[in-house]
Amino acid sequence: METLLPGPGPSADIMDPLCPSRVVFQRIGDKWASLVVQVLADGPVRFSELRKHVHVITPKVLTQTLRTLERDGLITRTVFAQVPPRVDYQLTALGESLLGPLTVLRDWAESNVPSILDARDAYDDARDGTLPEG
Amino acid sequence: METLLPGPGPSADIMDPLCPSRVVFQRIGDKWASLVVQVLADGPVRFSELRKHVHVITPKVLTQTLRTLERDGLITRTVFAQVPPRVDYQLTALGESLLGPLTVLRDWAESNVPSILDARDAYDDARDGTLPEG
DNA sequence: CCCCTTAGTATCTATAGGATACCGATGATT
DNA sequence: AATCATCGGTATCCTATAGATACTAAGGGG
Repeated sequence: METLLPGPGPSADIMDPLCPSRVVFQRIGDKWASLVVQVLADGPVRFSELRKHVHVITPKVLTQTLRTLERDGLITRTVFAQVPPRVDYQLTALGESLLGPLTVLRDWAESNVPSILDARDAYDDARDGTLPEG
Repeated sequence: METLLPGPGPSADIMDPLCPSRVVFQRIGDKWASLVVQVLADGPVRFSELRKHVHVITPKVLTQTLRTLERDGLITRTVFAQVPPRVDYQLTALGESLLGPLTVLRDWAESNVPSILDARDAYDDARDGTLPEG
């Protein structure tokens, strides 16, 4: 039932609600965090630019997301002593290491959109009365 | 600023809130959906078993999650005419195709737990007054 | 003096998630 | 025969999170 790996993190178990790996896993799955990370893939981006690229996120939620990513060591926050203010957000090495896994997931999502939309149509049709069978 | 891939899904853009790929991507990132899919990796599982394996999910939320996965064509729901009732949930081919990407992410999460916990400690220390610098 | 910019906060509301209780059907138990 | 246990959910209530919107601070320029 369980696969014990000899390498790194053999005791980590996503299914255990007390295991930090679950928290980490769900952080990645956060509605906005993974999008923010991907926007930062090409280098530092400032707050206002993030708002434009990750539409349509509200400033409050973007701030929350960035704080959490910073706290988890995935991004850094650099404040420039300017007016108007400038704050750059940038991936750390840890954050960059997440890009690969995220890309795999993103590719899956984008290439399977048609299948999923078809399934939805079929599902909705089946409960709209115009069901082809039954 | 944007990378257009020649392969599958060149028009899908996760950053576009109107693009279905974003919805799909965020569905994967759902707090429970990805855990459920991984529990179903080894074959059909019934409702009560899912509740045990994906702890600690409430029945209402598990039902919602399963309905959504079913609607999106990732799992099937099989009702057996028994008492007490038995309902099996099982991955479709589409659902199985998601296991690979999810495993990549899970491995990343489980192997990077220490780094993230360290970052959190450092972050929290820095705002507890006992900051080592400044 | 007022307006422009940026990077957020403050406040309020809407929606989703979570805790708990309950239901329907039936076989086993008492 | 009445009761209990099982299973797959619903119904109800409450809270936590997300979202919408307005506002602030700190200057520079007109």
